[in-house]
Amino acid sequence: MPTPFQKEVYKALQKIPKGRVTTYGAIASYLNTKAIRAVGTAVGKNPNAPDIPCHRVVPSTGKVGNYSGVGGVNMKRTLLLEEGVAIENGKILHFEDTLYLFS
DNA sequence: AGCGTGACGAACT
DNA sequence: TAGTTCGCCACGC
Repeated sequence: MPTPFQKEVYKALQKIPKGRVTTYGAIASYLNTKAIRAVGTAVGKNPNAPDIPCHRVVPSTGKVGNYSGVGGVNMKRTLLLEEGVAIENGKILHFEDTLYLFS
């Protein structure tokens, strides 16, 4: 049973186009909140939903971040690579170019 | 109502 | 440059 907050987060995640990624900060800004922790918590709590491309969310540091799904960050990396996101040694290449901001 | 936890971020040492 | 600390808000106990 997702909370309203998580619902907003998930909705935002589904807006991310294929081959692009977004940051927790961008989501927080989109939701008009400063609690990046809350966003990360919300996303991390329901990684089981296949309808949510949670693997397209990365920290602002340009690294892959974390992943609670099966396979962990390794799977996350693979998924992003399959979508056309270049990753090297756990960090995203051309991060600013790959980054997607909500309109 | 209070405390601890968390897929983060920025500042500090 | 790397490691540590504090802060942010939502959620469960």
